Amino acid sequence: MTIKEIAKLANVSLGTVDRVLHKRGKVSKETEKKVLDIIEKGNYKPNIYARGLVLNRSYKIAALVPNYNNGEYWEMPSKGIKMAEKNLSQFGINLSILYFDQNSVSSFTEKAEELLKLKPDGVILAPVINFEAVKLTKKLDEAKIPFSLIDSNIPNSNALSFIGQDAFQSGKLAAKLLCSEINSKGTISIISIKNNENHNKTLQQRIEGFKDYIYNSNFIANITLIEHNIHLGTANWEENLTQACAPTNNTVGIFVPSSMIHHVAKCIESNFDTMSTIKLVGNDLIANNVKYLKKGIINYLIGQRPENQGYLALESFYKYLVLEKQVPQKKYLPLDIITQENLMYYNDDVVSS
Amino acid sequence: MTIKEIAKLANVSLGTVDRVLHKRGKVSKETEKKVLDIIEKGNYKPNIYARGLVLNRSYKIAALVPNYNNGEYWEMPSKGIKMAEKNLSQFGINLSILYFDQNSVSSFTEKAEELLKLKPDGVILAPVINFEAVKLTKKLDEAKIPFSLIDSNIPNSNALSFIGQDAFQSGKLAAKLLCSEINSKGTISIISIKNNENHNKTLQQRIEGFKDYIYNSNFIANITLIEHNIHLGTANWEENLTQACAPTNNTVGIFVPSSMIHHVAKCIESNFDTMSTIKLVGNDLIANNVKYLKKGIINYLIGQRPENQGYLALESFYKYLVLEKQVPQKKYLPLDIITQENLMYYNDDVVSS
DNA sequence: TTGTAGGCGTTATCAT
DNA sequence: ATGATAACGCCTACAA
Repeated sequence: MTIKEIAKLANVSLGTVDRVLHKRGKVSKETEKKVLDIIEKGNYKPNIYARGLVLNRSYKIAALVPNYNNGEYWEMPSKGIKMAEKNLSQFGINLSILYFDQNSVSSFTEKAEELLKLKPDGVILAPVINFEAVKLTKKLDEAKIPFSLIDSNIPNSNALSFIGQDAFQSGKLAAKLLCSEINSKGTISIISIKNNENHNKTLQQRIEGFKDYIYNSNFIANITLIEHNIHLGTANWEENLTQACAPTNNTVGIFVPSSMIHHVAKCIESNFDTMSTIKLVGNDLIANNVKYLKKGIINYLIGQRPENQGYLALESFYKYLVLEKQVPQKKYLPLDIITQENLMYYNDDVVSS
Repeated sequence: MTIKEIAKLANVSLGTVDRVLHKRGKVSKETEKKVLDIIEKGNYKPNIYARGLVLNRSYKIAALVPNYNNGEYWEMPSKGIKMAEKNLSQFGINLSILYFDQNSVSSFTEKAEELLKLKPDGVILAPVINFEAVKLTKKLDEAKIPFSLIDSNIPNSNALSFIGQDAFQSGKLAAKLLCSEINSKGTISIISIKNNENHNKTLQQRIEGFKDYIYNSNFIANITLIEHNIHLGTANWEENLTQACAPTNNTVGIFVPSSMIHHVAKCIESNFDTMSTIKLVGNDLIANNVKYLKKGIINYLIGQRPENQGYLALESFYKYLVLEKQVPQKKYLPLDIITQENLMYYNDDVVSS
């Protein structure tokens, strides 16, 4: 069913049908009703090709995400965003990615300024520097630019959508997996490894989830929990890490709530004679972690599909702006449990390659 | 960059550019080269809206999959296929689903006939009745109708794409998970529960993978493996199942290579005093299995994203026929490890809802 | 071998 | 309040 057909059936012109469809007024009640009836009965759906052709709209989406070196976590969301752009550019979605330095607030504010100057039609934001991100969302609200959040959420923001993970639950899952590997009494060490001083809500929530599981399980009778903080690059951080890996001589497990568990794995590898029985659970399928998972030093990794997060974020703008569909306001991606035996099919698990 | 622009730059007409683009010949080498150069440099991409509008093609895709009752495995691939149709119908993809009875060869051949009469532009096939499916693929080849396979593969067929799982690896993973839960010597029972007599290659491969893991691990010293076959609905099948659940009085684990592990779980629940310590690992996130996973009677389920399989199968035809892109010839979906702690975010894990 | 014109369905503008 | 018409970019048929 086309507009032409509707017009013929209603004995009116294309223009009139168009005015009805787009509620532009200047149509008598009478004819409006007649046209609407026909549209209803005929189950009219606009031809998106014709629509796309004549409107010839294109949308500028700007993404503001942390920069990265090869193999680091933030490479993956970026990869997903770029892949989505490859598929969606022909539908009028144009992307600019801006990278900021997680360790530098000024870098963030600079890039945020730059982003606003672009006057984008939509923004993808990774609010890892929480306080500054909040300021940006306020400005975006004022400018009426819709934005999506990835990785972590800003509660009570009016983001178009949030795409990320449930960090608390991720921690619980980590605890469950670690406990399933441990058969004896001993100490579990929670090591937060970070490369900056920012307060990281995700890490905190994972740790809380981890403890929640332990304290509410039977394991707590046999387990002592110890927490450590390591700042990469500070003086003696490597010695401190080695200390943290085996704080007691009956350390049975280590949990690292960031993507940095490969540092622990490396440490264990170099002290293999004394540390080989320690079980390791961490997060994220980055190359360095995968290496130690394959070697059997890391027992489980928990994945949160970061590429998908990026992909879905851009795709949701396509759906919202181009297809004018509704998009889910909140999307938690599954927490994938990765081990040697199922690793191979996650490594190339990207949406619609 | 448009065809018009190319034509102007090359000092030729639209028609000539078009002939070059579509290799219709009747263009002098000279002008062809000139035009191709400009296309190359300008990175010309056809406007898909204009293209879609003028071609106004629509494609009929027919899917031939097993029928199902609510909550059964085959509901999920169908769900995925239907969801894809919802998103893709406006792009000219039309779907007909035909359902056959897995227990009836004649039902399959009938529906296969019906399918061929539809003269579809593409076929999605679940080759669970392997021998008959092969015959159908031959006919499709003759009719030059491209087909995609889901769930299980037909090696050496020239399917457009296969979308499914690595069943052998799935079995290995099941063994790994089961062993991680078991801390003492004992018997592991592999119970094949089926509702038909068909030879099921997937089950067989899962069992082989399972054994492969056990026999090549340290566990084999402590584990005795026993295999059972249960046919639902045959005389005494429930007693037989109860027998199979605890073939010895030190049964420590059970693996069910089909989606039927809920029958075992139910059996264990009714004999909880004697069987509560038995660990269970099975396949597929169907409602009945999920119920027992939540109760803690099933320890792990392995998922293979059946909705995704269906979704991707239809989407691959969209990409192939509408967008004229290449599609991957083989796609193994990840083997998801599901436990109480990460279940919630898998239950609504469907692509692009 | 090359060029031209008409039309796909929708939108928006201009004339009535 | 309504109708006619041009334009979007591409494809095809036909004319030169």
